[in-house]
Amino acid sequence: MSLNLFNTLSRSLEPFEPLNPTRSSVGMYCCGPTVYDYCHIGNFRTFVFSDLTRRTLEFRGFSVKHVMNITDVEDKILRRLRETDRSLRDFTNEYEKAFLEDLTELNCRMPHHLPRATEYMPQMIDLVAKLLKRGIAYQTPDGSVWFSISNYQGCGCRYGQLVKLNFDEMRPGERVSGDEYDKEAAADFGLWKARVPDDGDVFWPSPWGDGRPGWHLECSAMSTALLGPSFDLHLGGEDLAFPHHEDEIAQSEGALEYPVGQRFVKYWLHAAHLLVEGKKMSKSLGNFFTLRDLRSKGYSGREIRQLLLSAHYRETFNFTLEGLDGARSALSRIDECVAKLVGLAASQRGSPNADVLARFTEAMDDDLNVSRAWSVVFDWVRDQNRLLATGGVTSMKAADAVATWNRLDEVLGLGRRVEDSTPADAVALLDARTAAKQVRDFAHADALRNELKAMGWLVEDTPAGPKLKRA
RNA sequence: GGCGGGGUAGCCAAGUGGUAAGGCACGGCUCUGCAAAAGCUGCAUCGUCGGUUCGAUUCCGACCCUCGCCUCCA
Repeated sequence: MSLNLFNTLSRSLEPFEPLNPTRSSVGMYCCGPTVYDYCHIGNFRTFVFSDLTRRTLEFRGFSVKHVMNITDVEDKILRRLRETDRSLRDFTNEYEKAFLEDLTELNCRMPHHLPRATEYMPQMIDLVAKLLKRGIAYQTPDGSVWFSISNYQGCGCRYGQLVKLNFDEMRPGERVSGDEYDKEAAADFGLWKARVPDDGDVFWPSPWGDGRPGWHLECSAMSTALLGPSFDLHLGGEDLAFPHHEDEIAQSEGALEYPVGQRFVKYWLHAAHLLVEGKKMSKSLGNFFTLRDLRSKGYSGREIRQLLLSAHYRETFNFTLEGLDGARSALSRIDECVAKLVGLAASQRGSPNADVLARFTEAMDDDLNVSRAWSVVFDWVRDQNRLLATGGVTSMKAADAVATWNRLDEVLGLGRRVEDSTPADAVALLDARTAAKQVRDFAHADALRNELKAMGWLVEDTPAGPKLKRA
């Protein structure tokens, strides 16, 4: 059994066979954020999906080189920048830093490279030069450079690999402003945007005059710079398939002149969008959540991660606060179980249960079928709880179970619940309650328990004695 | 208008040509001084209508509803 992934290029499930058959290095590129604001929960669905893909590959024994770009020059950034007196770098740094903090909060493994668009100008300019040289790009009088789709097709290349396109049937959206520039065809896209007064001091010199790169260009330049002209996986949200990824293919395959049979990217993976309360997220509907918004409501990164991982990545995900509460309960069930096992295992080291791992692996092999994987996890939790309830767990068995969980968690990335240290006054109240219980003064014991509850601590009487738990 | 996803219990969500995983919520029971945690247990015929079949939620057709993309967008 091998890992099967749904490749947007073929619109079908394909066994994952890396370009480098030794498995020693799998190249994976994921489109990262445009750093002009805090990322929202929808963005993080895609990033958590990328993390899940990477973790699954690593779990399967592949060595992954993970690259995620940081778009730090782009229309939206410039628009925001104009409202401030800050420098581009100063402005984008703030949101880049916040983004990385959020990724960490969600327990995502940090990409090995986080290239910034502004640091790859020479590579982008080189790519444009190659396209101009091949006649696939053209310059307009204002100094902008455009990608010519018809010339690209004239070179025997195919435009429309990820999405079936029928330009005759396409209804140009209102966003195609005809007056924007004087490009030759509506579908042509910008490679280099000539400097305009609104750009302020955000511009770079180029053989075609001062300007800045078009949005798609950075991903072609940075991915091939860091992963080579061809690499294994390219991921992103489904909305990026067209035009962003399609244009990346066009730029790369147009400029790099691959030998027959070689391509820019072997597997394209796209995550479906997330809705909030059944509707597309929007600020006007008030259903727009950043990770920070949810954190301030008291939810932890791992609870949010648990929720984002509850559905298959190709299905539209409906995010609700009710669902988040459900994820919290589900995670707590796992946490309780793992904490008990860890306590019993003490410092013993065990080995994972092969059968559980096999069923879990089989589920993940099925195009990252997390829902199926969860059923394996929760069946395992129930089995462990059953054994725990009957006192049938020796420290050795507990150690094996902990090893099993640790292995599964390499993919899930939930980690362990952090046990807060209990303040001395809470411990004192707990001791007083225990004393009251011993003399069967339950009224007093319950009063003390309520007092603790008001302080945010729950009392749990266990066979090993009373314990305090964060409410 | 073109293209592409979905419709499975109160909610989330797998899945299969032979009467439907798992989680949350809810009810009952056990344990407990009472709780909590945990265990046991209860809770669905799979959008509608046809067709194929011994048998369909799963295949085919039609229809209804819903979401997304069509050059800002994870």
